[in-house]
Amino acid sequence: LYIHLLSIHVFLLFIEMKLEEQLKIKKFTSAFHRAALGIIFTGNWLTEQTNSILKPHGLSEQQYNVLRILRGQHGKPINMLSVQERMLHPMSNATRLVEKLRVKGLVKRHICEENRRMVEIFITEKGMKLLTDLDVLVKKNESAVFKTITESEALQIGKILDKIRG
Amino acid sequence: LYIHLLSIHVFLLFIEMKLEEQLKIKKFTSAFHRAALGIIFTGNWLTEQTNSILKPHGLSEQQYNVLRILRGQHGKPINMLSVQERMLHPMSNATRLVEKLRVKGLVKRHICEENRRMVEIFITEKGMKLLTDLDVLVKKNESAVFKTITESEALQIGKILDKIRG
DNA sequence: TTCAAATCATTGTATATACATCAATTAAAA
DNA sequence: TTTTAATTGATGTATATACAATGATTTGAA
Repeated sequence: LYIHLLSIHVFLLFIEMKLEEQLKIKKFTSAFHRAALGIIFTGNWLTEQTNSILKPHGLSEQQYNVLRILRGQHGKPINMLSVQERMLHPMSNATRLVEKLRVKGLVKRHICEENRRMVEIFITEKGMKLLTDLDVLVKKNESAVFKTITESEALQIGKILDKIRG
Repeated sequence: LYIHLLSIHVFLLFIEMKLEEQLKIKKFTSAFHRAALGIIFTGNWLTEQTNSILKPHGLSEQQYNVLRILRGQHGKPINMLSVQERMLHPMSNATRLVEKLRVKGLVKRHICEENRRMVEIFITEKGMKLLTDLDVLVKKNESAVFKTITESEALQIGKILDKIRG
């Protein structure tokens, strides 16, 4: 889908809008622009919040992502390539991220004997414990968020975003 | 708004969902989760596209952002702090970004005489030309995007995202 | 079997980012 | 006035990211 250039466009219209607001000028030309800028801006906003919340726990968002991926394996091994495919930024370096988690004792890894090119990665008890602790914080804040929009609105957004991504 | 931890949560539920799909297990517990993950994922997806499209033109997304901010000034000067406030990643370094644009001849800067602490930044003709060229690409792709969702759907998303951000 | 290609992970490098600190200038207070 | 604080940018540094290149292993074809 050729949404990319438009996304830049609308986002930057939004940047410019901050000025426009000051000047009391309305420049938005379409509902679509508003929607696209909202998606990008809200997504970035959520991500920025993410980092500051994980930091006290010594995790980057990406490291947290990887831990969740590993937990989602329910004990089954997963290799670097599969981790990378499921990461937020697919171009990131799974090897180095996993190594950082290993140094913290949150994951363990060993070479797969059936195919020695692959590395099997697991979450440790310590990693599970950390995720469990974070889950508590998540649940705690979840209720606050649910108040901002209705279930019906959430459903609408989910469906429409699926359509956008095609 | 305390949406942040939830946002991580739902995004990672989404990551785990890839596995779940394979296992044919449905684990999503609420429409809100789906919506939040959709926002984050779609936003990241749009941003990733952005970078690859601007690269052939020698611009990063942030550099493009700054150029658009400058164009939005319509000739009025703007200083580093104001640029920084309007940037996508407010923690980024406006000084270094502007310097890169200056080296490319896309912007010019000089010390403000009324307040010598400030630097006044302007877009050059060359910068305007580049943005104009990019606008062509934007318009070209805009029509393709408009086909994926209806105006009504775009309106819905915009409104709901505003509610989420509060 | 042997060699070429494909797969999977690691390493190297340039740039980007987050964040802290420093320097210069201006504003405010003593 | 002199000193202190606040504002604005620039710089330093550690980490993160994008992306290319390399190394090791396996697969497949000649």
